[in-house]
Amino acid sequence: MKGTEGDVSERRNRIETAAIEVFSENGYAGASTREIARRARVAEGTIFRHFPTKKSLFIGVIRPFVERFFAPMALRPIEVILDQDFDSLEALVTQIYDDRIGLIGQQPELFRMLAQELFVQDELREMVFAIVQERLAPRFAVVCGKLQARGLLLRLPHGQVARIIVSNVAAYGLARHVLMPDADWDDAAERRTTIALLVRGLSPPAGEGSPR
Amino acid sequence: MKGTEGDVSERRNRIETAAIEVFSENGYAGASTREIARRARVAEGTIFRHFPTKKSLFIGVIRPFVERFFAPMALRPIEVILDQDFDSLEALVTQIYDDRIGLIGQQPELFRMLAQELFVQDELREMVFAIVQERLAPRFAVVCGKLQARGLLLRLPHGQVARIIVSNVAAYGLARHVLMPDADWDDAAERRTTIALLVRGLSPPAGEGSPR
Amino acid sequence: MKGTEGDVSERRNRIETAAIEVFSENGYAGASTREIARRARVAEGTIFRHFPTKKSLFIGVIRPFVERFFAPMALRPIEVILDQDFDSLEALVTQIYDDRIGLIGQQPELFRMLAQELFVQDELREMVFAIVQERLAPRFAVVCGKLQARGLLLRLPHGQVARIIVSNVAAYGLARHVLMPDADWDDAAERRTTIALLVRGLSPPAGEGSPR
Amino acid sequence: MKGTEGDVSERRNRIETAAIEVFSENGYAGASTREIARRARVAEGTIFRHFPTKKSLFIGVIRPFVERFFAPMALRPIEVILDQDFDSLEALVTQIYDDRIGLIGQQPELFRMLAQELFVQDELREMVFAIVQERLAPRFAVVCGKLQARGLLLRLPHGQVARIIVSNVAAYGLARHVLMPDADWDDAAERRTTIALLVRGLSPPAGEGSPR
DNA sequence: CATGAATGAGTTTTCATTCAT
DNA sequence: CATGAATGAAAACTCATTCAT
Repeated sequence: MKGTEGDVSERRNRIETAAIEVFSENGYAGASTREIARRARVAEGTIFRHFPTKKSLFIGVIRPFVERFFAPMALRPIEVILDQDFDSLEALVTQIYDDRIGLIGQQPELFRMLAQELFVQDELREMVFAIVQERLAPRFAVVCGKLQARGLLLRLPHGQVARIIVSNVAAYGLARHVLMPDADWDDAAERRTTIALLVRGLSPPAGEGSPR
Repeated sequence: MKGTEGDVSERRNRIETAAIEVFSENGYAGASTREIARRARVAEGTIFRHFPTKKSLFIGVIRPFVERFFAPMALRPIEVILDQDFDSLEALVTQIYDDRIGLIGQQPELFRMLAQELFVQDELREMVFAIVQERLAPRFAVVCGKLQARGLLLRLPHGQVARIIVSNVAAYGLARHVLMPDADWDDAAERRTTIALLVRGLSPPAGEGSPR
Repeated sequence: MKGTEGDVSERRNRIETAAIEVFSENGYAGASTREIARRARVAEGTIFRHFPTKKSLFIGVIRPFVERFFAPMALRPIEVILDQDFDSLEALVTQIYDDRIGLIGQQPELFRMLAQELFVQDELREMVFAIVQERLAPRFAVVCGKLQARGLLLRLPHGQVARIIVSNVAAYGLARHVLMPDADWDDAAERRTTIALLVRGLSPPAGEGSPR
Repeated sequence: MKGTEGDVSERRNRIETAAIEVFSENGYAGASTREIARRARVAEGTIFRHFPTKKSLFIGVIRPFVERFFAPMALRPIEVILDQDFDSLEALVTQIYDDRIGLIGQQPELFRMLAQELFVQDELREMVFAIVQERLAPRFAVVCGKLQARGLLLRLPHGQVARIIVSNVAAYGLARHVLMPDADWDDAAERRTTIALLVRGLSPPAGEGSPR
């Protein structure tokens, strides 16, 4: 029993791993199921036993990544982030930075797939929007509100704050792991710089929105 | 018969315009030359009179955009930017912001194409790198150097400064013109926020690198 | 474990019933063993335990129908028909009509399968020919001969008589149960008309072939 | 110009001819576009340039046959049949018989295709029904009415009369050209028999509905 | 040069059949 | 015997590219 189940999962895993590779290298439309089958060392038909269509295979591998990236709801990390009391903007930004960059570093191919297809596939875009709005936005709003109330964050719309943080983190992730993975990177320095930029850029100017 | 040349250019233009549309909507691999021919109202074969392969058509339409975006060499705007004496970081950032966002707003389809394919096509990526390194980096280094010498810019590697500015501008361009073009946008407010973020984030803390 | 045999027959029956449905709806080539397995609520492999190939399954379900339709040899009904002394053409035609139409009405799907595939499958056609020639023709010839000797039936080749009767009955069966099963049908009137047509059409004109 | 057009039609014709052969031999679902291409001596892609789908190829070849068979509207033959004054049932039946059997004899493969697929393809069945109801039924009703008024035809519903005639003619066509084309056939004798059967079977019994 | 029919390799997907459990 | 995952050949269809006109 164990053996059988193990085998089943194993083939499925091989297909998913191969799919991530091939999609990441060639984009969705440029990837062929034949190549995926070859790399997974299974027959082409086997793919379609596990995933009824090529698109469902794509969604099947990218969805968990998107959920971890944008809404680690039930999973501890972000919940902890958002529920814990942040006593500084820096703590918030640092948490977000480390979590996202960690995820990207673990699975750069999936991040690459996401970046590529987000502009082409309406389905994927809607998936991301839905997850962000339902699961991320509300909790993020709470944290922003608290910081703003304490004068630690500019009074910008929360969506804009989120976009600014995400885009700076994502831009580094893209450059670091997708566009120029072979360059010499001083990760610690980059981290310091980006966090500092965001903290200084998003803090209210001294003497402006300060409480008291 | 005499007017043939005019017709030639016109046909070529129609093909290029149609190609931008179709590539932008479907990505390079997802676009078909047949569809491009249909929209350009030319025969399928005609495309291959003007561009020997599908890829050369893609490069043919995107290269001018990339050059304008990353290295407006012979074109005035950026040359002016870089050669003129900037007496403040804000002036620099503002110039870059307005030029890039202006370009993206004029041709969002080309920007979209660029964003999509940059991760998939090695050829395109190398083209961008080459242009950046040969034509943009040296001139940008000069400007950065001047500002740093005057204590108006953090002493970061110039590449990092460029990346930070570009990624913030590009992130807004993507959100504004590609991902959510139909949302309500307060362009002026976004501009102010982004420029302020970059200026504050990239200025040396008061009393640190200040001259004198 | 004891009741295994019962289960075996039951599984086999479910497979046959499902096969009849699916073959009838889609034709032989258009039917898939997967769909048959689904409707029979058995695993795909189970079908091939009972029938080595898809074709053998087809033959397995249609053969009994063909035998009942064209040569109810050991079965009483037609034997009775042919061996009993018919004292009129009408009695013969009525018997044939009622038996065939009854059979078709009971299992219209099998009749439909037969009608569809008779033109495509050489194997099936040969099966029907063999059954007709070996088991039906000789007995039918006896009955025809008797009626002709008594001047109650035109002196046509027996094959032609058979064909005429069968085709009129089959044509009604097709229209009634296959082509337009949902139309309003006056079965009794149709029966009267068809039988009358055949009787009048196949009887010798008065005063022609009459004996004496 | 002539040459080009000729070539175009020629390839299309070769495809249609090959399609009729292959569909007729294997049925719609059992026919492969690859085999059709092989027999037409064209590339497989060429088929899809002329007919966007396999089904449209099927419809493309069978529709003209169905129209000629069931509704030779604008074409003379049946119009003449129906509009001319038939002074006897025999004249009507003979005309129908000779026209239909002539058509079947000319293109037995198309007749075979029609017979096979009529039971499987809803689309085809609806096409036939539409043609019969719109173009055949009204004209046939006129002729039947005239004959009935003169006491030359049983007072049956016109649909039933049509079905009886058509099924007897079609049954002969199937046996003669589809099921047993290689048997010894005495076409003249068959013709006489079938027409006589229909005439005697459909005429009112002497002294019944006679107009005096 | 423009055309568009033709090509054939390539695509995703289906299917009857096999076989380890 | 039953199961259902695996197979790979074959299906319908697409596509960039060529070439005769």
